[in-house]
Amino acid sequence: MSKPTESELEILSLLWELKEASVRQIHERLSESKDTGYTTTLKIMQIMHAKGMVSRDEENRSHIYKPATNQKETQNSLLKNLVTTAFGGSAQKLVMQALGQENPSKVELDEIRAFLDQLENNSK
Amino acid sequence: MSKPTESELEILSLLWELKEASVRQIHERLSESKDTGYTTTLKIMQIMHAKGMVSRDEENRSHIYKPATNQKETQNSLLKNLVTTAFGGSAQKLVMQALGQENPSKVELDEIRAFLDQLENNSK
DNA sequence: TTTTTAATACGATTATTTTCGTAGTATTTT
DNA sequence: AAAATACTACGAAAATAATCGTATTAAAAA
Repeated sequence: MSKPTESELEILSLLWELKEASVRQIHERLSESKDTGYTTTLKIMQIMHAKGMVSRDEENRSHIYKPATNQKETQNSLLKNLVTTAFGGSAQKLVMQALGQENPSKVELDEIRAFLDQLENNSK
Repeated sequence: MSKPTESELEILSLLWELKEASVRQIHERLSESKDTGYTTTLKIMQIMHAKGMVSRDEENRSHIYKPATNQKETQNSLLKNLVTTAFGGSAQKLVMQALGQENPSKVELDEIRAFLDQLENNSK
């Protein structure tokens, strides 16, 4: 699947969160952070549908859209792209910087530690 | 500073790595992975210069370019953008997925652990 | 010194992405 | 039933990004 554009990604991300939604619902969420017209959102979602990036249920007049691209895969390819274009290929650098930027709670840190342990065991 | 485009980022990233470079040098590195014309690279670098994204030394006929945007800041804003648009705002999710995608060595894992410890101490 | 090579500048074209207006209909409200 | 409202479809314009060709000139090679 081709890389989503910036606008497509915003919508896709909302669909991942909501599982499914009408254009109206997406547009309302989008409007919170962005000043954009309804038909613009509609058009982008139609394009996404044409690309097979989302599926939709046309039963009712108001169509219901669902993500049709695998979330993890898409995220991975975006991450990979960022690692190569902005972090000189080092995922470790990206990880550390992402962590340093935030202010993770003890719980979050422990979760990450547990995850690291798990990674280490699995690779053995 | 405005977000670099995809092409600009590729070039910026090489400049971060090389500290400074001529158009020719950048173009040669770029050509390894991408089929693109010399004047295209030149043009993009000129645009970057016009935007203040890079500086250049015009002493000699072949100009020498340097990054003029802070690497960490730029990386941070790209990360932040990815976290919000593709990871529902959760940096932790991004981190875990970036880790899971790779196959980090024990040394790398330990470095990350040390980094986590350090984060925890600093926040106290 | 003449010729060839290598560099910049820059306009113009092409490709891609985003935005929006309008038409046509179905649905809901009055 | 008529009017107002809420959808979709879709073309086309506007905005942004990427590509490239040509002119000009400096430097290097012959």
